[in-house]
Amino acid sequence: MGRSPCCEKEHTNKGAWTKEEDERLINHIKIHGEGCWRSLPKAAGLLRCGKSCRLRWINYLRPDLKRGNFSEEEDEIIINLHSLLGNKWSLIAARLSGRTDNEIKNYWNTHIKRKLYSGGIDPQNHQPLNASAAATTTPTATTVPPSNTVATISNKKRNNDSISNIKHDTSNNNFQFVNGTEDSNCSSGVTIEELAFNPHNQLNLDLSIGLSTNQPKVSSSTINQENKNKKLKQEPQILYQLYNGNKVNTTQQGVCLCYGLGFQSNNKACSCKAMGSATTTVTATIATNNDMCRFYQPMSF
DNA sequence: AAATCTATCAACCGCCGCCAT
DNA sequence: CATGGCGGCGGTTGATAGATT
Repeated sequence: MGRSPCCEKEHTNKGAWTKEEDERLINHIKIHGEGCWRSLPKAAGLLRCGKSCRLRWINYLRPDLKRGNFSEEEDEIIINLHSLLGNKWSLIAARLSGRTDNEIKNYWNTHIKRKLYSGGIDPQNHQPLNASAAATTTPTATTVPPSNTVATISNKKRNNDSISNIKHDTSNNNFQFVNGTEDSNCSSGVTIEELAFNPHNQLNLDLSIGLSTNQPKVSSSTINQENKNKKLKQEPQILYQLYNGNKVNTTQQGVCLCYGLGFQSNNKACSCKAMGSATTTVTATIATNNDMCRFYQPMSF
């Protein structure tokens, strides 16, 4: 035998809450605190389902809620956390004080999605729209894992244990990936906190093309897209890897296409080690900083 | 001024894991 | 151990306000 039902649905109100209902709910929680949503409606004199009371309190009546527009910094944090966690609104909300999962979800669907689209980014996978389209159509490319590897892993389970692979160090309030979730080929050892909460992080749409095997650490972020386009346009017959402005001919070797998605953090370099053989068609890996690294076989122009 | 369209967001719905019975 | 309710979550809906025609 299980429990008895939480409420008699035929005797409950639905729709918008009245001021009186709000006051009853607030007063009850002020006196008795949160908890036992099942018995709360009756105790508070409300003709509402316990679930409805909980939702009303959490999303609207809670005194610690932050009202008003989202700041630019909050935008960035949400985008960054979404790139790491996917549609885990409760987890994202837990890292934004005063914001609810519902609020963030709505804000994502109404504002941020559009913002990302207008910036040429697919909000689902945080990849450039062109790149994600090309990845599915390029005949030379084999199956490529999704860019949001962590989110994909997390979405296999729905509850909080979905981020059990993220270790929280309370001494410095940092979050770090633990066993298995950090890709063995591309690793930059960056933490979620570094990614999401560093105010200096900027939306990173950088694209670099070049060698990957045993290469020196390079920063792609110092080369802006305009300059890269310019260089590639001027010298289309040769693929160059760009090391802070210095170029290396890569046409005789494998090519690592690395594009950073999400936020830049301290100019993290691609450390892709996937390039074992130039005969490899495509090896796709992902770093924890959400940079995508893909290896393409040698091309001739 | 009225009709229509669009954007926003509060609230509902249904699912899932946990756990009381 | 099996059952089924609770709490929590993400997806979706629908009411409303504001913008546009």
